[in-house]
Amino acid sequence: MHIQSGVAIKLQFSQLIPETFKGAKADKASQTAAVQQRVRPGQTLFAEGDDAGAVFELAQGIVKLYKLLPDGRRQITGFATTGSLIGFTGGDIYQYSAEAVTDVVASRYSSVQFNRLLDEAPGFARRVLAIRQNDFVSAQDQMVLLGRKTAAERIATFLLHLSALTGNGMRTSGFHIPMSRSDIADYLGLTIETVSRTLTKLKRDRIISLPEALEVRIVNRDRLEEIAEGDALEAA
Amino acid sequence: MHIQSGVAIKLQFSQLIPETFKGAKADKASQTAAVQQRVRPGQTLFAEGDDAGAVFELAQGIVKLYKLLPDGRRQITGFATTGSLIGFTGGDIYQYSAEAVTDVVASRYSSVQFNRLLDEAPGFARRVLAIRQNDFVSAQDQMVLLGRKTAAERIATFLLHLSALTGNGMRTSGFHIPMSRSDIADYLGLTIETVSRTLTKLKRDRIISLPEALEVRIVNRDRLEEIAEGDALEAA
DNA sequence: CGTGAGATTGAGGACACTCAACATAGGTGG
DNA sequence: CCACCTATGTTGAGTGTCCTCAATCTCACG
Repeated sequence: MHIQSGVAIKLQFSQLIPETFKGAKADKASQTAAVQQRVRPGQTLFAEGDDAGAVFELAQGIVKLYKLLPDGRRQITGFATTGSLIGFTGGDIYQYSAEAVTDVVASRYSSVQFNRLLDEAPGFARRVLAIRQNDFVSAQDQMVLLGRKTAAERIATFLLHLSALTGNGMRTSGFHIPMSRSDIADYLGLTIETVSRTLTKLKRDRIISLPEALEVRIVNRDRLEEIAEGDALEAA
Repeated sequence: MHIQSGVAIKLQFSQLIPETFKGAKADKASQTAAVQQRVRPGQTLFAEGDDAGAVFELAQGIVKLYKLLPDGRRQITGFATTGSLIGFTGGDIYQYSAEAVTDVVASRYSSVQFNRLLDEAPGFARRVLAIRQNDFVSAQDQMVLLGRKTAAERIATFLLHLSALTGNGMRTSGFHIPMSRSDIADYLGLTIETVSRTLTKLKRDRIISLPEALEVRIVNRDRLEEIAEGDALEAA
């Protein structure tokens, strides 16, 4: 059901908080240890503009991160998956909103505590930096997609990423799309109609099949990769 | 001439490398200290795919960071200014290309040395993390721009950013645009024609004036800010 | 079996792109 | 010193991709 059953794209680490700190403080006040938290689909972890009181490390599930324009236009800047760190900001206000897409399990750290760890725990900042560096690289790829790719290229790129995420990298088996057309559209800078139409076209061309709306099977992976990289999808 | 004469958007710090390390090693082999390097406009600091041998800290000038698609389409993912850290990658290959826009002065660190500092110098990773966090926030804003803003909104946003960069935040005085229409277009996900036309329209509407191609004066800042945030620019 | 949210499909339109001509400015060489 | 040349930028005409508006379909759920 969840897409992170297999390989995680983000950095893998069994625990973000150093053992030494985790144990030491937990004895004393149990508030230093992270609190495990469950979040239902559609629920908000935090909203842009709120006081940034907590940082979350995703243990399970998918969270969409997005920003809104005053008139309601939305851009999803990324989907956080297992291992992702969300809610960490340089300042004291969240820069974006975070809402669960699937059932989510997350470790919640207070921002104060998190920042203390950054300053004091050896190697901690280094590990968080590695995560952010990865996020930054993903963000750059997404900028290329949003600024320069066609609708078909965006969809193809997205499907391949999803496929990699589910761990079906080499096989052609199908997988579940965990988010709605609306989420896909706002992530790829398109409308839901264009997303739907483009998927239909890929299906007509036998590049993918769609057993149902949220189920995809990549039939011709090579072709899909060509399209993702800029080989035009014929009008037909 | 250069736009970073005033306030830098990025984190301000007089030196990235800790004094202790700087001095200590420099005595021994002078290769630990950063090498100051000058780069002429149009020259490349490094290219996507190259072995990531060095990390640069910009001391002066502007550098464009970009990625290319196989067919030549280009997306400029950001402009690095004074204080920016470029060329730092998690892996061993540059993820994007970097080319000087203006005359540039940069401190060059070997990647090996830089990574050693990250692991060993106290507080160093913490400071680099702060920089990357800032870059990440900027990247998210740019995703909103690329995915959801109209041409006029993109140009307005860009001009305001440039204005802030030159330190003319409150005054309405003019400033120099350091990059070409082509760079602007590839940064904003537009074509040079659309950039040109949109600037002309802002000029006709008395929101800006253009004494010459690379010189702008913001005449009606309030209106420009409205447009940047989504208030439509009328057709005629 | 009715309802409603999400997805698909269709028709028409708009915004930004493409192709092309022209303008401007800086630099070079006769 | 001026004519020429090339870069870069502007403007125009026409087009196309994706958007908007709207109807229909699907499916889960009560």
